[in-house]
Amino acid sequence: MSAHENPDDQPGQDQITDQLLRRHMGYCMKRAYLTVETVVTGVLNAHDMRIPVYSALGIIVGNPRLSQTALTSALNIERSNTVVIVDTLENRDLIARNRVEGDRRAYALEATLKGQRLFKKIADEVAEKEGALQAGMTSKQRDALTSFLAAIEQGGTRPDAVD
Amino acid sequence: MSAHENPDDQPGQDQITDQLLRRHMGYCMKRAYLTVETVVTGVLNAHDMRIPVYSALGIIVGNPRLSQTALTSALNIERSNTVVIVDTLENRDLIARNRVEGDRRAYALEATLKGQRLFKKIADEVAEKEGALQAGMTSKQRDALTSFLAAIEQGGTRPDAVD
DNA sequence: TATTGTTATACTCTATAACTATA
DNA sequence: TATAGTTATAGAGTATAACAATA
Repeated sequence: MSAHENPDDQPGQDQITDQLLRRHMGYCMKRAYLTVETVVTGVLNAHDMRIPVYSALGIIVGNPRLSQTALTSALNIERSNTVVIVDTLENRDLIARNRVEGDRRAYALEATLKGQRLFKKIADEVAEKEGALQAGMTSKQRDALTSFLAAIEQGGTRPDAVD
Repeated sequence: MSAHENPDDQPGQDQITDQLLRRHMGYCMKRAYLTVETVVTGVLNAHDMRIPVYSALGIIVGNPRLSQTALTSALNIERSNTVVIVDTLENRDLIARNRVEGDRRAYALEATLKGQRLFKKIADEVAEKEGALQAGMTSKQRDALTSFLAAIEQGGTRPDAVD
């Protein structure tokens, strides 16, 4: 074991800085998201659920009888991946692939009662954990953050002014 | 081709809503990040560069002579992945693996002049594109967003109040 | 001919385990 | 024995291409 002569307790290397990258919104956002993701994944793991599957369930619960193609575009993924996700949900009896009358190609996806209940339960747990991450923010600041994120997602539209 | 009887121009399915998921900060943040990532990736592709490699370059430029282990912890990834990323940078002569006197196990990573210049060039381009995504926000709102993201990354500390 | 769903496959990012050479 | 770096491998998430059934 070697030098430790710096005043602060950093082993080996003096303070590392990422100030050059902090200039980038994407970098800051990814780091923040990583913290949120860790918390959310912890909740989902307890229900043997992963983020894409949970998201799909949420879309289906909120949009009864939508097709896999519609789900695909809502999730911004590819049809082929949607198939696997819907398989997962169907195998757990959280949703049903109902047939559409008038178009035998398509499914009308519908959450089962079990699926609706599980989604609500998880959503409440996630909301609680995410709330803790925002504990230092005021209600107005939380609304502002939501507004900023929505504006950026849309590619730079003016955010709804909150204050 | 079938029904199109709804007033709005949505094919097949009426308006799809993700309001149940919009409640989650993580969902909103991931969607916003996806927009930013697309823009950033577009810039990086033009330089045959990907996000993790670019991030590593930024850390090395800002922290001359740091070790791969230090880089690993700065990027929050694993040592094994750092090796491949550093290989990529070294093969393009953007950084050098210098030897450390006194510890023949470790490297002192250092950006070459070429690496420093490329990083600065890309950083400016990224900043410009990201700026466009924030075009609808005031300067104070941008600062507030940065502050909120930093607070969340840290797990819910109070953000530096900006207004 | 176009669309819905499907399968197989590949690529990126990240994580784990076992190894080497030094300390 | 612990640490720095390395290799091989595996997993999750996402993307592309080709296909069958139906429109």
